[in-house]
Amino acid sequence: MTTTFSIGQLAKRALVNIETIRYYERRGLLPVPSRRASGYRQYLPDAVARLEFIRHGKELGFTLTEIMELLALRVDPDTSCADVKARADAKITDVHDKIRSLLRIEKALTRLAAQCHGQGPTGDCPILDALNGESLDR
Amino acid sequence: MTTTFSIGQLAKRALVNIETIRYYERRGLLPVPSRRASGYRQYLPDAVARLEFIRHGKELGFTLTEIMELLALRVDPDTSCADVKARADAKITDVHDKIRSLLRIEKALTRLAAQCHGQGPTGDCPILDALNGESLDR
DNA sequence: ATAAGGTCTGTACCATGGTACAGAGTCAAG
DNA sequence: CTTGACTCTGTACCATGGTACAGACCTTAT
Repeated sequence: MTTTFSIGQLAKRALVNIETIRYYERRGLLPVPSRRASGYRQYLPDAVARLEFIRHGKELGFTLTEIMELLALRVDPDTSCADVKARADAKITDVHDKIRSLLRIEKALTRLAAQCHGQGPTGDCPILDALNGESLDR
Repeated sequence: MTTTFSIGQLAKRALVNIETIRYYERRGLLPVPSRRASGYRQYLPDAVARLEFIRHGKELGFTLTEIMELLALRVDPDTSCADVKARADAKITDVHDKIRSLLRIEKALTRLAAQCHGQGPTGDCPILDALNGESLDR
């Protein structure tokens, strides 16, 4: 006798919202589960692992679509580890670019904030001046 | 005689989409312009500066809502430069947190990619193993 | 005068990752 | 057997920052 879970039990175990589970099913991230006679979804224990895979993927910055692709790669016998690595490398580039962009923003903001003494009326504010000005690079 | 612009001319000068201008107006980022007898919007040259202010704000990572607040601060005689600085400082914290989070992701991804030789079937992939595994910290 | 192109309003739609119902049916404990 | 908790489907909604129509009206150049 194999243990099965209702959607609520699965939600508790995987620490996600019930609605999220149904949403993932619609999105194709979770396989369509079997049903009881009543129509209730019936999950096997591996559904917990699947949800954890998804959570880990999100923690690494993958979108749900990308996670779905990773799941597909995992199953397809014609794909190799190299395919997975390629996705990871692409994501590293993504993340790197985002970091660089945010660092630029941080730098510009820090420079502006340093110029501002935080006194006087808004008419003299160097931050607002900068927003009005020509360009923020330099 | 003051020069006025149609919405299309303004869009060209400020390098934004016409629809975006109307969207900003709906959002309250642009003042409601005067109209010609026909109902056509009529803009004064300072509308270009306003759109540039918005663009600069976006470049600094402010949301449209935050930009709207900055615009309001600029006008309100009771606010001081300190209020503006406080917004900037809060945004710096925001950006900083995002960077740290992305750096964590980058680190984890890089570590996984380094473990992967990029050879063999997906069954042996350390990246997929990690996604299946307990936790990604470490 | 006419045709091409600009503008109007209102509404719907895009991606992203969900959340929140309503109204009906089901399950389990007492 | 009843009652409360659970689940079902379908649809609408949230934020974010726009984009894309349709169908009507206006302007401008020839």
